[in-house]
Amino acid sequence: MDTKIHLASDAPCHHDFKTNCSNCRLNTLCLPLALESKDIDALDAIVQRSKPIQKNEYLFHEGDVFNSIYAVRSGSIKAFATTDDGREQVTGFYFPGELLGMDGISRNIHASTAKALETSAVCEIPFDSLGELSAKIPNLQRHFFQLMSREITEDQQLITLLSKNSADERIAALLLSISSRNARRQLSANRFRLPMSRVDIGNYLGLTIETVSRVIGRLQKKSILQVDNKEVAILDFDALTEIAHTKVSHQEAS
Amino acid sequence: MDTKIHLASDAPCHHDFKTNCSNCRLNTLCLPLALESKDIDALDAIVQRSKPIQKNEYLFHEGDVFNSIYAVRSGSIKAFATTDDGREQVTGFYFPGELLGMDGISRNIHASTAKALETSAVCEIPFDSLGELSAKIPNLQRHFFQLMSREITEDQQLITLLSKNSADERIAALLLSISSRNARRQLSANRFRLPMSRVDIGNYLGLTIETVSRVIGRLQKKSILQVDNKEVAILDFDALTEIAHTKVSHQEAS
DNA sequence: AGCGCAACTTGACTCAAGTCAAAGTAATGA
DNA sequence: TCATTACTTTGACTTGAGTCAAGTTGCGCT
Repeated sequence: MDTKIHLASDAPCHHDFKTNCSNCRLNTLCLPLALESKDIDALDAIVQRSKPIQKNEYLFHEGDVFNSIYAVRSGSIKAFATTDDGREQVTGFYFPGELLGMDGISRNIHASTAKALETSAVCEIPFDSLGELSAKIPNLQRHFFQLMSREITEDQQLITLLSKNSADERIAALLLSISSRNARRQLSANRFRLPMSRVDIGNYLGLTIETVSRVIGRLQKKSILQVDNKEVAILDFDALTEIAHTKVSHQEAS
Repeated sequence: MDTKIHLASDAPCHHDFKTNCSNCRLNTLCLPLALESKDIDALDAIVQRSKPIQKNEYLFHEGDVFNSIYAVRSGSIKAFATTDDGREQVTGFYFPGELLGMDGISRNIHASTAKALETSAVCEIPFDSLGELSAKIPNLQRHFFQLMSREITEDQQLITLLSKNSADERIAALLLSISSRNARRQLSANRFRLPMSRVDIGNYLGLTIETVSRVIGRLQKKSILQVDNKEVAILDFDALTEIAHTKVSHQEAS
């Protein structure tokens, strides 16, 4: 099997020289999930690992020709779309083991812009190659369909959050989402650093930064959170979960 | 050229007995798009056409085992998800030529419930068969990836709408969306019947029925719309488009 | 036909979140 | 190190959409 990895050696990841899907510690979260060893090697052969991108650098821009999807290896990425009138809507935050760029498939043009929230490393997966490989490896095809479907269900959960929940509930839900994604990667579910600004949080959740700030203040006063700028500690997980699910009287579908 | 059009076919479609993908008048919108004739026949062989479902009947329920996706042939379907606390969120309205159920792929369980808004006919497409066929027909695989990706971008547009737009803008955007989907099917872009109730519209757009009603009233007073219960006439298309895109000062992503 | 329920409209009032304004803090770089 | 800028917090005030409460209209059903 080809183990020649094209690694951009100008970057500081000298400890990383043998990176491939087989030994990547994210391979239970990412595309290789459920693949056999030889199939992982085949996938590995089409994955391109480029040099890390710095904070505020772009992975791709809305309108760019779509060639690849990307898997986050380290760091974090935000994706946002620009509306007709020039405003931006943050559509997602992506952490290690998560895939982004799938919204570009439909028109062969990226539908959103991806920007690094901190220094990050990504794997680039050329979409044509992935399609060809999927046709040969049924598990890969199925898994990729599942990942796209998961993006759909997650977007629908965000739709519900925006449509039905108060500011407090939205913030609580976002914090819990980040917490559980940390846990998936064996990191602390209770203490973490938010890689995104208050502006990004507000934009993602459909709130102003003032409201974000006030809600966080409120949750601190209730001793549910302890927040020091971007460092968050969840002191009362149950209370936060409770808030995220609080009923609101609203219209139901008929 | 096939000129047989099935009109107002809410009755058992006896005239429809030879329906298949090749002669379906929706085949330029639906899955067969971009397939060669012999590939359409292969697709046709796995598609199941069942009897029409009546208004308020269900196509599938949230939590059901996922086996198939569905293409709307006539009528209209709404999809909705139930939140932890029992409320519902309408996640989409589906018209002829559109595919639904793709949110069930990720966990092999339907993530939403699909209910007929009126008497409707659907094609059921077993997902395992579609996967196998996709592996053999590259164009079909690619097209199905594109349809899933389109669902993602459409959900992201709804996210933006809910996050950034006023009640008037949301209603205008929904009406324009329905209008353009009508036009795609060679129906009038200016006069149509809304198949869904005000409750459904409000639920979908994150508004109460009272607000929906008031906005529609306002648009009528401005002579942009003429609405008689579910019958809508768009009198001033440009003004409606203008409203749908109105700027609102809000936070932008950094 | 007309009863009865469900869907829709309209008005008066309330409130959660937005806007505007002013400090206070952290980060960056010369 | 300080200066400049960007980000965050807090307070006072406003407002768009929700809530509550009647009505009105439409439609299915004996």
